[in-house]
Amino acid sequence: MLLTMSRNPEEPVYNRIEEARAALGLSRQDLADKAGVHYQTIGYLEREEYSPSLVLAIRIAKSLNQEVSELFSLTPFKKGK
Amino acid sequence: MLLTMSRNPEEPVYNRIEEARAALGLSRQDLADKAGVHYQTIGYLEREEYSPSLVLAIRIAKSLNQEVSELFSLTPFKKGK
DNA sequence: ATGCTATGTAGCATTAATGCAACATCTAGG
DNA sequence: CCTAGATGTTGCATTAATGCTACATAGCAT
Repeated sequence: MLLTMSRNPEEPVYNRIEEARAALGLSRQDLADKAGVHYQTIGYLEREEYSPSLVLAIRIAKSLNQEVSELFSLTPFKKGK
Repeated sequence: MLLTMSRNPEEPVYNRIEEARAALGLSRQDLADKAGVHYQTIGYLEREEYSPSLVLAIRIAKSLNQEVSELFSLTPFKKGK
């Protein structure tokens, strides 16, 4: 079906995907491949245009060798970890 | 819009919501209230008919005083914690 | 300049997650 | 027995998450 769309949900989730990814020297495409998603999806998440499903969050955390709770939070992260 | 529907996704996530909830003596309605969702949603999750969003997973974990990783997993849990 | 890679933006299609209502069942109490 | 509470089931509406395509831009090579 067609239909309206999304982008910018009501419930944001803060994350440090970009920092963690950069720390490993991975491109979005690289991370997307490891996590098994489209590279645009990583972009949307980094820009916090929407929040991931739990499965995706777990896969991304695993791909970045981090705990889900270290990577995602309902409250903003402080600067520099 | 109307449209087909869901129930039974391709990517299951195992969880111990029911055990943790029972351990605290909460009904589904109680937990749903704490997490701010419909009580049926808790039922679907416990029966693993679908997997939660990350925000919901975090809220439920918090409501049950557990870590997300203690409550949800991509691989099945062993018996008795 | 040309080209390549990484990234941002904008649609649109599809499917999953969630809300909600109605009803069935089962069990514990009285 | 009757009732209430908790849970399971079905159906449908709405919205978010994801895939994908196409295009724009910026930086860094050569």
